[in-house]
Amino acid sequence: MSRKQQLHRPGPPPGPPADDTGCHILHVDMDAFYVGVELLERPELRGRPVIVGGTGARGVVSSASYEARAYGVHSAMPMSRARRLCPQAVVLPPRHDRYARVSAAVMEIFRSVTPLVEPLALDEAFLDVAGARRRLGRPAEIARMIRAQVAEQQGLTCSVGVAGTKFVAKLASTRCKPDGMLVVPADGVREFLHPLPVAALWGVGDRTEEALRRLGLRTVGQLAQVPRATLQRELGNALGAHLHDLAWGRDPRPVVPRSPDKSIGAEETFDVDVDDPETIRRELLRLSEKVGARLRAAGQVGRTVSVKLRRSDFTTLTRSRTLREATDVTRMIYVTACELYEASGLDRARLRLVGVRVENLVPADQAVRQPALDEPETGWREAERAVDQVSRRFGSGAVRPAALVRRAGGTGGADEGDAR
DNA sequence: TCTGGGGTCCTGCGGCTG
DNA sequence: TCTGCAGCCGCAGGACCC
Repeated sequence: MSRKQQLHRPGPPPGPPADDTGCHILHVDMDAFYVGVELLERPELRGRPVIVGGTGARGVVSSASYEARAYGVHSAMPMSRARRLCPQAVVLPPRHDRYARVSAAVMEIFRSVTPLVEPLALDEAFLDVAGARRRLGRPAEIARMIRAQVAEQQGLTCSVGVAGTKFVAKLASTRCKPDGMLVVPADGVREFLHPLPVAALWGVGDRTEEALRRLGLRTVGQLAQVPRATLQRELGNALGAHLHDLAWGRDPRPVVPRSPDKSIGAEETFDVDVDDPETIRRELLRLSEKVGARLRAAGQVGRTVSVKLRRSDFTTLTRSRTLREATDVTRMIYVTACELYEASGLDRARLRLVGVRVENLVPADQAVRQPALDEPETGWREAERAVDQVSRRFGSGAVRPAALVRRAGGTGGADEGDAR
């Protein structure tokens, strides 16, 4: 459950069906998705508080069953706190491969309705059903059909919001959770939106909510009455205009089936803070490997390498460098990441997290390659592709950098010169 | 209470270039 | 040759989303 879903209130009482004319956008949100998938294999846990999340010293809740939520547990909450609130909860580690498989099957159900499916995450998607009306009926009927098919084929429940815009459809699905459906008619949008707290708006997190509170604005209706220019002055051009539009139910964004990734990254929080540069470099190597392999698997290359360093006091520093040409070579990513780390001045600081990310992605076959005078990549690219092949055949740990193997063996690491 | 990991987008600033 | 300006790009940080 997201922070926004904590804004959930019981939906309106059942009455005559709402008018869904013009409501061609559906937002489908799986209910407690990770927990739901786990319960398929562990039906004996049904009806009990179940939490899926990191079980390490610094884990957080990824998903909580509604029984656990009754104790105040919600996603993104530190696991230590969740266990205190609900000590009887069954805690399961996340299994993302499994969730991805079920998610793909659910998305296929959506695509059998319309090709205009925009996944937002593993457990939710927007559908534009304007073109499916003649074949499948009114939007509300299509929503009912989707819910029935997901339940029948996957054994999972979902909630569906039906509206004329993405934003209102999303709020509607949140409002009718779990296992519900809510239509917001075109002429009922303001009545639906204006009583909601400002935090319900997409783009209002803790900081913006606080800024709005300072302006005396608590509800969407109050925000809607503030001149657009005032919001832009207080919150910035883009956010001010965006929130003003949303408060009046204006959201022209279409449902876009798939937008290409703009970055690929990996990060890791240590169980205990680390101040040993050797350990940090080894982690940068492991993360660079992960990112490089994912880039190559996706057929993407990127020009900008960035590292993220979070100190023990939670302040975060990012450093990035744009390379002469785009790369998917682990070696190149790792060397750049190490240089950024060393130049950051944090090489003796206590760190709780390090991350590596490659940005400005383009398809590898469209990347411009410039033969470099000091060509550093020749040989590495080929070697890494060979490792990828071995990994696909024998598993991801079959071939590893020496530094990481030695780490597993419990002895010291290697410097960047002989790390691989 | 003590804060994961994967991302996107926006803003502000400084350097470069025409 | 110098200055001012606009536009672009790279970089850093922050907020937000699920």
